[in-house]
Amino acid sequence: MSLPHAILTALLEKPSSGLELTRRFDKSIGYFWSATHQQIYRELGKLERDGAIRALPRQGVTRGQKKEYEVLPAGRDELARWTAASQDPKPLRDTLLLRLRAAAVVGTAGVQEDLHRHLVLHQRQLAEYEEIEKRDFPPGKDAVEDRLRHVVLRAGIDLETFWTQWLTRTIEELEAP
Amino acid sequence: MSLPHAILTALLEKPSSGLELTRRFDKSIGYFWSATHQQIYRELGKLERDGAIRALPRQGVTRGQKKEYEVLPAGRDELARWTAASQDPKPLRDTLLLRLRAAAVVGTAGVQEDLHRHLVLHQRQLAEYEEIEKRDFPPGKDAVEDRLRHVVLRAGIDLETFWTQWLTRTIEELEAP
DNA sequence: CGGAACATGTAACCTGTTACATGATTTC
DNA sequence: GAAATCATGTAACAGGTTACATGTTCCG
Repeated sequence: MSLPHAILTALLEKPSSGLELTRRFDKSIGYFWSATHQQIYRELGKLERDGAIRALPRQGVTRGQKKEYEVLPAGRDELARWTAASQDPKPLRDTLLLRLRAAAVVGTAGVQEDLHRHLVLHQRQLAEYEEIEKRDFPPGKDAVEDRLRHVVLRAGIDLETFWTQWLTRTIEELEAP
Repeated sequence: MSLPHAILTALLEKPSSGLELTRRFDKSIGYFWSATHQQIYRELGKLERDGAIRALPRQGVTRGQKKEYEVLPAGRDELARWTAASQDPKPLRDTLLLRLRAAAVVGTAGVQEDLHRHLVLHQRQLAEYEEIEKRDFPPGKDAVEDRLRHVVLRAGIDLETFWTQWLTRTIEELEAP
């Protein structure tokens, strides 16, 4: 039950069409809540039926024509309610860790190469986040909204840092005699 | 497509019944791949139909009677194949981060209390993992299988460490003047 | 014998993924 | 006018969640 809220947040930040949202879910919002265009169109339909958002008046056909949405008061209220409600952290689910555990019973063939590959991917993501931090959060910006967006980015940076460190250490550990 | 492989791993570590598996998915394996008993029974049925596992002979009724499963060669082969195959890391999906981003548009009401609550939960989980490390991985155990299981536990410890640090810092940051 | 704990399952639903379909606009 | 790109969708399926159903064993 979070995709609708991710969409409401994105639309409040800036009214958009389905495709524009899809693009934004490949960056920004997508860094901590990813979604494909199929999911987004389906959810936009539901949100519109429920009166949480509305399409900006733009007479004409449905197919092939850009359709911009904006959030209605009911949608904003629902987002505020959801944001304030307490939620438990979700238990971890990670295939790489599962594969290492499986490797303890069926052998490490293939896993080690993938550790290297993941290390590179996480290093790249880390570099990208650090670039964004430098660009969007220069020292001195400290309105509450900026601080909130900054701590979220910080979580991304710290997580990628964790992965690169853990992977480096794990690769050494498994290659040791 | 990972639940069957999690179950195969668990069954190779030790043949078990559905309920025993459910219990083990609340600890151990469940620390990085959780599953409910409904999922487990459904998946056991599929794995048995596919010839990956079999129920140990135990004549009698089906309902209410314990049914132990063991992995067949086909199941072990499939697990080895899956473990060796390269897989991309899944993009992050975290509701707490999404809520903070939403809070930048609808206000921080309610979120701050939840940050405190999550901090306590992550501290508890961290303590539990450290307890397990002390108990199960005393210095000197270094067969490959032990090393593999140890690095997985290490990932859990490092992740919980990340969360506690990030939450502490974030709480300070948001409570600052 | 009645209730708690053990044990296995079914059904309905929601979310996410994959593959495909279709129309509109721009560009060469 | 053909191809690329923009833009919105449909359908089928896979996986996860929630609620419920049912039988067995143990213990007081």
